[in-house]
Amino acid sequence: MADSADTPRAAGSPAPAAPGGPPPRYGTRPTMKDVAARAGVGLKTVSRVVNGEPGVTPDTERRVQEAITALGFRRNDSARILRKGRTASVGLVLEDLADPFYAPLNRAVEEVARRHGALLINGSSAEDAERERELALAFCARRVDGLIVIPAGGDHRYLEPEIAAGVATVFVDRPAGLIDADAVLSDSFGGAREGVAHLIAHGHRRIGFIGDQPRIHTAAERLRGYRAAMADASLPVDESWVSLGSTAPERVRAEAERMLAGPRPVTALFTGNNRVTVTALRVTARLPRPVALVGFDDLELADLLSPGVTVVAQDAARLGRTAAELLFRRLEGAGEAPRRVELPTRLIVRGSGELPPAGD
Amino acid sequence: MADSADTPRAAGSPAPAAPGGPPPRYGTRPTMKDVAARAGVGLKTVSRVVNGEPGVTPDTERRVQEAITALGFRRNDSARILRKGRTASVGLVLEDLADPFYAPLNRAVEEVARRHGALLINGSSAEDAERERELALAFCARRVDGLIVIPAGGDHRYLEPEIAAGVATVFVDRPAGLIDADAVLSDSFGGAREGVAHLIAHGHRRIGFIGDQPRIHTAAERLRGYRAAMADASLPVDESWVSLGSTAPERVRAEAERMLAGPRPVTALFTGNNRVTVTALRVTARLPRPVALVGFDDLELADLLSPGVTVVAQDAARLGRTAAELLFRRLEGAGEAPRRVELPTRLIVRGSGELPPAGD
DNA sequence: TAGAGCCTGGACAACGTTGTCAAGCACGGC
DNA sequence: GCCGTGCTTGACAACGTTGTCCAGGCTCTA
Repeated sequence: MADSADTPRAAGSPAPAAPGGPPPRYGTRPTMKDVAARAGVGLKTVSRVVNGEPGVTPDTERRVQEAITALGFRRNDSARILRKGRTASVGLVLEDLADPFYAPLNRAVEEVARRHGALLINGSSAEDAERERELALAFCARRVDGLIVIPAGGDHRYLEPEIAAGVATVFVDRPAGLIDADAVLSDSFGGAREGVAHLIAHGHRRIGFIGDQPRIHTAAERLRGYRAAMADASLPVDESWVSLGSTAPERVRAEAERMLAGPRPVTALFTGNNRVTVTALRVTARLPRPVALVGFDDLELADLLSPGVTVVAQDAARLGRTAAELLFRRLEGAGEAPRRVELPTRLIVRGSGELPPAGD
Repeated sequence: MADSADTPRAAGSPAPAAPGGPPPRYGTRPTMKDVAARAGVGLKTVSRVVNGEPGVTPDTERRVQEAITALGFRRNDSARILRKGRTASVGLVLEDLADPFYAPLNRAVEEVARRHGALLINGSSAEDAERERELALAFCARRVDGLIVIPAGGDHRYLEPEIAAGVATVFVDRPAGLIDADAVLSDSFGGAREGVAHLIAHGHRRIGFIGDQPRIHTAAERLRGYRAAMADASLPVDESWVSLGSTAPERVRAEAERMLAGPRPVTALFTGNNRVTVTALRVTARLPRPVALVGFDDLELADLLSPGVTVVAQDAARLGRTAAELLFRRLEGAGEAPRRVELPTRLIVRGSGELPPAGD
């Protein structure tokens, strides 16, 4: 009846007054009901076709498919999610989407999610605990199946109800604060210790350490690695050689210049992450003679500088991949106790770490 | 009432019968109904509290809040979205989340979305048209309010029903194929022309061009810019100096080596994007004498190489910001015809582009 | 003191989908 | 000729939220 198949697209029936009073609907799109009406079949049959369920005759299926294309129908996944419970999506809270260190991690997580048929929602905390919280909880409200978090804050008890409710949660790069949860980390302590030991092996005694804010776990661990390496070699540490704080270029620049000046300057620098390393390199490049430097995190083009930059590299993609795989294993029901996975770092020798002490 | 608020967390509280009687539901999350029962109020009142709507006495509000915390309730946004029609989320399809060029773009989009209270869903097309399509349509099924796409494919007619249904759509970095839609681009043609002219001004006559696949709009435009600059100076172009194709290091390396060898090698290279530039730099770094080079896209550390790398820089963050702002303007109802915004590029002179021709 | 108005709270019907269940039908075996 | 069997199909009730609308109870005024 009146199924004249010439309605060009007209998704929503214009009938304005339903008894319950429809709320103002913005993009009215065709629904399965519209498709069913047009194809002259039942609602459930459309659902079956859309989901590739068996039990539909080729002829019926064709009619439905035609109606779908004609109307430009696309299944509303919000409704589907509501009905099914699972969303096939994971949330990733990281520190800065634009940071070259986190970008490959992001990509690796996406890749694993894709293999599992899940979409990725993400956001940057900008190293702000409150924003991390907002993001993570917003993702939970969207009912992500799982959550991967690079912690900015130090207290993750706010996630307890979510985890209890079944949101698989894995922390990456830094451990969770005040709750027991899965975590995938790099060996910051061991990596820094190895990097600093490398400088010591090349004759350095006065080594500066510039790192991120001390409340950040990796920064603290790397400093601990620095101290361990110095202690291993029985070298004293003058506290003026150690500087933790913001990685803003101005601060790093000032600290590097301070350490490299004066009557007894440091002869080498160990820099605590990629952002610090870049700024430190800009400082040392201006000096009359090169300064030995080892940085945590690899840098693109590090091999092309002269000397090449010796770094302690983490495998960011592997961090992400490992975390995501752990997450999906949890989702598939692995109910063991929370695990902490620690991935090794790798010292990449390129020249800057092998320079001898300058005027010593 | 036995509202003792001492239930530690217990999402599905095992206590079967509180006076209002929270239904003992296992494996599920508490809903507004549960909260209402526990607080001894109606469903809509809970909704009002959760959404900060007026018309609730402080006392009632407190009771509801207590129930919310006690049960660990979190609003189910899928249901909310289903009811309200708007999802407060935008989808971003880019080429590679891990590419240092796209990461800031991603971040900029996120930032604008955040300012508008929207979440960001994203994915990498890996330069594969089919995957771009899958992602974009999956986002549409999630009923994103808007879509930002860095096209991989050349035919976007598949998005027509979505756009007609009200999904605001903006293309970035490259224009849409076969449909009329908003696009935010960099001036690839002008940028390349300027970069190549710069080399010509420094005495080069034989200049190689290595770029991305010719089907990619930016690659084609940059090649066009190269040819225009050569034509402007009345210089002939030997087709062996031009190479478009995959940006895989092996190919780029081979092409660069080929162009720089032989009896009449090119004396300078213009590289079509950041990935090509990096590989080309690795090749030229091994040569006995430096080769003049200008690259499209800026690189981190480009200033620290010697010589510094002269580049034609695009402002990726600005691309993202502009696109996202345009998107939200559309969402707020700006119904003008699709626009094409073109952002200028900037030549950053650092040394590599000013080297004179070698053995000419 | 009664009537009018305001404020709070709750019942109910959507939103678009999927799971359950039963009806309708053709076919084949006894 | 009858009934069971297998298949396709559709009616209906959820899922958890929000918009509408109405019922009380309260205050304020005449």
